[in-house]
Amino acid sequence: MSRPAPMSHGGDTTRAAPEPRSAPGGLWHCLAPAGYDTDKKQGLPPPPPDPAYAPGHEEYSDPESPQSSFSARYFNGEAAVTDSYSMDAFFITDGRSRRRSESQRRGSHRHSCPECGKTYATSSNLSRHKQTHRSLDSKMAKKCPTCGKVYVSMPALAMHVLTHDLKHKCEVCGKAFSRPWLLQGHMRSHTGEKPFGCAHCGKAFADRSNLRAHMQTHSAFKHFKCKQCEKTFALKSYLNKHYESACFKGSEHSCAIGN
DNA sequence: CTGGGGACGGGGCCC
DNA sequence: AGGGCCCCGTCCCCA
Repeated sequence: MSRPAPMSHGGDTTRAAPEPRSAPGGLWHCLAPAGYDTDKKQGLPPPPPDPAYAPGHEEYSDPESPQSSFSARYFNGEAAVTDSYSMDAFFITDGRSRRRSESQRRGSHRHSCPECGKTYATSSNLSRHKQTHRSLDSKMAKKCPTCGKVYVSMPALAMHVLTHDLKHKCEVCGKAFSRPWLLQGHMRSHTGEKPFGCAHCGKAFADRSNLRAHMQTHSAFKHFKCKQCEKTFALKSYLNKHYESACFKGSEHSCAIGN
């Protein structure tokens, strides 16, 4: 691959923050091609039609997710244009979201976090989660011995440390990866396997994220709007690209992206 | 310059 | 604690 060294995308990667994991973007029925069980490990069946998981449903709604709230008009500071074309077809919750929703419903007999209200099956999982609420200044914060990045929790640090150990090597091209599923995904580029099919047009993808992005291109509505020129884009990445283009060159770039 | 797709890293959650 | 899985987001390339 000619990819450059990974960069610190998505802002401050040194902060293994207690960022609530949003459960958006599920494209369940679109992303799960026949014969591919996205919940293989958990053994959950595909989600049945359930109004509780319908987009826009309160329980499902995630303020950070463009997909999850269909009444929302603004995404993360970027203006989102009104969509008369329902995104329902594309942004139905996925298995994970569903699990979470179920968990929330079962909250009564689960272990819930006093700080954020998330619930867990075991006290052990809860205590692990609680670590994510620590501050980076906390004495309990851990530092990566390799690169010095600081993490608020052991699990986060453990995960990060793995990124320095590229022990999963591609036998075809020799590229190495820190985690087995990264190698798996990479192997598809050699085998041509594309297990993620678009239910809308049939196009297949090797990577689920790419299918997700592709699904957005089916939407006639462009949810991300440039604050400078009002131009709208279907994907946030297009908008970001736009910000880097002439529209913001040397001007209020940071202002536009920042909020 | 925009749209679209390929590839992949980081980190959270579950078991 | 570790492994597996998944999602989010980003970068790069090309039409």
